[in-house]
Amino acid sequence: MGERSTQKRQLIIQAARRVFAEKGYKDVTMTDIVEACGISRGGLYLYFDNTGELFLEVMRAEEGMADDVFSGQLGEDAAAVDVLMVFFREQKREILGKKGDLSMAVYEYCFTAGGKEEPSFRRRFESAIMALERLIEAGIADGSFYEVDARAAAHNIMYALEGLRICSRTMGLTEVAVDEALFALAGGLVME
Amino acid sequence: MGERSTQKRQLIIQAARRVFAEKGYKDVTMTDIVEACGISRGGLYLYFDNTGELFLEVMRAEEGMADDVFSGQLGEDAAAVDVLMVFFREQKREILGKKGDLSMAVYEYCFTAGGKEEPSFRRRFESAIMALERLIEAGIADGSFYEVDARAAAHNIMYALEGLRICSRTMGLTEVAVDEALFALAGGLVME
Amino acid sequence: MGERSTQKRQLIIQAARRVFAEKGYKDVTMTDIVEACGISRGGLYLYFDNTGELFLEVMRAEEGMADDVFSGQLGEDAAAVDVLMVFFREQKREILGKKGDLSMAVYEYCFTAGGKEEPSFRRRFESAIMALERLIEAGIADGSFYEVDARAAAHNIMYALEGLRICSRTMGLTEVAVDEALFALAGGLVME
Amino acid sequence: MGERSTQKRQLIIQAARRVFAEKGYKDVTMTDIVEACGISRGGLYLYFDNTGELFLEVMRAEEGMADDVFSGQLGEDAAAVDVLMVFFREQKREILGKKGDLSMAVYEYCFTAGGKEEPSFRRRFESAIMALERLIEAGIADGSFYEVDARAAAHNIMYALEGLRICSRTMGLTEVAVDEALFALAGGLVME
DNA sequence: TATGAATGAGTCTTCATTCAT
DNA sequence: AATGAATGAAGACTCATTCAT
Repeated sequence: MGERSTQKRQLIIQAARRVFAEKGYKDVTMTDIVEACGISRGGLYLYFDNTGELFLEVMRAEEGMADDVFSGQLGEDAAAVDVLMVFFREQKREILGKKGDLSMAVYEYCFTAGGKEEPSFRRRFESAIMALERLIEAGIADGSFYEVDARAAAHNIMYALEGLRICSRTMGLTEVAVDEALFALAGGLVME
Repeated sequence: MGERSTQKRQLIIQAARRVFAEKGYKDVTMTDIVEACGISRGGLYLYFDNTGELFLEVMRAEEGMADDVFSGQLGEDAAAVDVLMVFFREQKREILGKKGDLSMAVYEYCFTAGGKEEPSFRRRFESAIMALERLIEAGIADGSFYEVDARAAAHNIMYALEGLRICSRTMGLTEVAVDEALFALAGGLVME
Repeated sequence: MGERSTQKRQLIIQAARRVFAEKGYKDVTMTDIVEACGISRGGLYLYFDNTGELFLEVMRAEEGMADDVFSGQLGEDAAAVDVLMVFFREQKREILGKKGDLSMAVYEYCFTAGGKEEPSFRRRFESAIMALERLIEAGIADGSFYEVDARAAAHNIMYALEGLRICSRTMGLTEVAVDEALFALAGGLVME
Repeated sequence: MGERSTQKRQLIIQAARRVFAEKGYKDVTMTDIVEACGISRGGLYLYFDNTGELFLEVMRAEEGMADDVFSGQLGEDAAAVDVLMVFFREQKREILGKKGDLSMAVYEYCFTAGGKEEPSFRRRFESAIMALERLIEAGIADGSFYEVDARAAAHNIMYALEGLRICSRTMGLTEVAVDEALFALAGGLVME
């Protein structure tokens, strides 16, 4: 009773997630969503007015899940090197993974929505940069990283990762190529 | 006769380029192209069957023009540092520039085409990497660059540039942010 | 039990009246009514099956209220001239008034219902004519009106008023224009 | 070549006229028009964007036909009485005629369009009033009409006719009733 | 009785694509 | 070769109406 509507909302959002992951953003029609969640046309409109709204909701749901990239997976007192490695491993998976990943849709959405929408993507990106920066500082402090400019290094890494992601999507990258790139990034930080 | 048709072909391609630069890829309709080149509907179909074909042709034409990023602008014997600076300046313009640039359209095309994509984008990217690698080697040879792994550095720079491009398009980057990123990239190579 | 349902019925009818007065007839949806009376969708259907039925009910309720145009406002023994003036003043208000008046809705309903229409509109119109006719006869009898054909005069006045009403709605009439028309109508009856 | 498009335009307008005459204004859908003129959906949109535009066009075509109510049918030097009679006969036909008449649609259109559109209906009405006024003056001049206030009389007649028209549409009027009303209107002007 | 979520038919609108000229 | 009118399929959106609770 309110529960049910929330339940169905979630069901729709999950179905939509699948569709966006498969078709990107622009190509997705309300009909696609309708078919994906086995609901009636009017039924869908009861919850969401257009694909943009739905996409935002999908992203919001996403945010709730994979928010803290750096915490959770490792204890507070884990070595900076280890945290970095875990982070890179995760990134590699994302960069190479074709299915079940929304990055293409996100890019398309941003192209389309043209600025007037939620700065949440930017926020996410910036908070990742800051977390990475703190990690690098920690690494420097405990002597395991070179004494680089933490801020610049964090930015460089994030841009390169973004570049890898898009290159992987647009022209395909082999696992080896990604490994090499990540290895080089790590090599710029970690001693030995 | 064959001449005239070639002429018209070129005219269409140029008009299409303008349209793609302005609207990206997916939003472009045959009607847009028709209007942009003042040709008849049926006339356009005589030359191209759909926007995808047209886009590929636009890209092919592009290739012919701006292929050699590193030559042409500077003499063969220019200092590596100078060539690098010119390259970065050009990249900065592209990264920040909204109008008259096809990168969004390229991304969109790749997202959409999914799989059957022309290897031309990849070829372009790889040839740029190789040129950059040779440049770095030259810089190392003449003592103006640090003794880095040229191949890895070239890859890293290209990925970061791609990342900057997409970040600029999707969430907006200030000129300062781009400058800082480029400065950091240059700082990793150039001595002093 | 039966009481409560009657109460709710009235509540719905009143809310519907407001909606019809504001939006006319055709544009009104069941949803509009639902929203206007804060009842549930299904609840409304328990009482009325469609907007047509509701509109008829609204009209029936109306009939009960403003039926006797000529009585009530003035005592039985009021002078014919005075009654006529009061009637005209009221008509003027209605003709010019945009809000809170159902005439547009009535017209629309009649246009739409096409054929199966309730005879209630006609009854109302005819009873008004007859009342007006009696009034004119009274005026003639007491010497304040010219000796016209009362029946014909009553008809003419009612038709002209109807014409004024529709002209006001469809092309807008100034207050002056209405005044002139009413003055001319009165001038055809009242001596002096 | 341009001729043909004009031809088809006319064909559509005529089909639309039939539809509006039958269904009024609001109920008419683009699909109705499409079916009425045996054209494709997209084909119709090539010429008209919505029913409102079409309706205006229908009205414009109408205007071209029955413009001058008072001339054409009678010579310049016809007696005022005769002209009036011809006018009334024509009005009677219109008032009683159900089919093939656009007045209901016009009313509906005006209700809906709410002022922002063409004042052409008003213009038509006012020019009719003026023509009638001149006719009355002519009748007075040649001694066949009573010495009434021509302007007021013309207005009264036009309002009454409009009232008759709407009454006929909304509650049905017998031919006798219309005859009586017109006879009364004429009686107020014509001597004997 | 009463609720409001769910349905699906109907309308609008846009485009890629064809075809007679 | 070239034209542009015509087509129809596809997607968006709204509402009257039903139905399980």
